[in-house]
Amino acid sequence: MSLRYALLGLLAEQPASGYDLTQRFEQQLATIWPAKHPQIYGELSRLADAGSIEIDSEGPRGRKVYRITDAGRAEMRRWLTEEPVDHTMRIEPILRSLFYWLMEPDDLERHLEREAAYYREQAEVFKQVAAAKDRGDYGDAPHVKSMRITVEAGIRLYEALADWAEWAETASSGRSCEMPRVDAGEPFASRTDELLKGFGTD
Amino acid sequence: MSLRYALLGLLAEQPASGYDLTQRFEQQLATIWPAKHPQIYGELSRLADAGSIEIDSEGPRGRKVYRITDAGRAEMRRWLTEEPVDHTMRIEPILRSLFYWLMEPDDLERHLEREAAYYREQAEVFKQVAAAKDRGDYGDAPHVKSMRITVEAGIRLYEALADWAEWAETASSGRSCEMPRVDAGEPFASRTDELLKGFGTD
DNA sequence: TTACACATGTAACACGTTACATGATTTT
DNA sequence: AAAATCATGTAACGTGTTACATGTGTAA
Repeated sequence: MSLRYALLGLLAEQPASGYDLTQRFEQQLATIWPAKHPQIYGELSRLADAGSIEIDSEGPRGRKVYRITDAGRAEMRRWLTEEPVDHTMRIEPILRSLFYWLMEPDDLERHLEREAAYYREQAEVFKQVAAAKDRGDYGDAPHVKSMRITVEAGIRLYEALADWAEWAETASSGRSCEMPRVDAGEPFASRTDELLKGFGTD
Repeated sequence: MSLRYALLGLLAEQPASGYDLTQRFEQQLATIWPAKHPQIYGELSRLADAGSIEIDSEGPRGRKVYRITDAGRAEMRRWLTEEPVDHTMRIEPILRSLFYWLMEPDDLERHLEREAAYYREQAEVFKQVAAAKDRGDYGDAPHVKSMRITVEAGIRLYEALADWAEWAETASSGRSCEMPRVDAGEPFASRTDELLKGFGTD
């Protein structure tokens, strides 16, 4: 369902064709919400059928530029304010870490080095974009400010993962176990018990 | 494809039934790799057909406990060392942030407060688990050490998101724009240009 | 004129969720 | 005796990817 609103939101900025939107997903949204052209074209048709968008103009090579309608803008605002946020995350590299114990130490070390490098590079890319925005390269339109916030999430997320991968390298290379202590604070009642149970060796 | 290996990896720890595995996904993997029972049962059948797992024992109420086979263990190691990591991330809350400019300031502030609280709570839960592990509550089996690394990722990820949401609150509440400067460092050649282009106002 | 980028779409498949369906054992 | 939990599965649907298919305009 999110792709639908992603398209609606992008079209709220300015009219665009399926091709334009595909480029934008590839170039700037690939890391937080990937989408390929077949899905985008399909969703655009459905949005047009629903009256949330309409054809703005047609160009050469069958190019169709869509524009958001008032109904579409209303639908987008409804989503933003009324639909509960979906916090689902599927992060394969973290899932993998659950099975590090099955890897040879050498393989694991190489793996973690590559992971750290990848995340660090991604963080750098986001930092570049942030710097460009802070320099004012893109003006100060409202949607540019939102993008700056999105980019900040990218920086922090990838930086956190890079740090984690580096930490994991030292944590798993040690003779047996030199995990840093985590300060515990007040115990949580409900979910923690379940989690603790779940995380046990049984 | 990842679910397949998640199941294989969990069965590498110890034999378990579809029901057991479903519990584990609900209780401890829900935040990093959610999976519901229909998918799990289906995948277990396929793994058994492929000879990666086999029935260890059958219990009351049709309970079927599976055990990993040597072929399954080999397949798991192949995945860990040879299959490229899938870095795809789909994080709806971050996608949403791209459209914050369409929200009323009051709605946005409430939204960000809730987001921050949610992430902070999740981070706390992971910290509790980490503390329990560091206390040695679960022993020091190899797979427990891996889990400790996984939990660390949870802590860092949710903490980063909580900090981000709090930062976004002040960043967007300001009269117009008081984004902190990001230090730029050396520019990246290839991907950054594309990204910068993509992130433009056009 | 040949190659490349533009531009859209369909079909088949893989992955994931929700709803439906069933029945056995244990606890209250 | 009723309710809760254990335990497995199917069917329909929604979402996302890959491969296939087609044709136009522009630049080398």
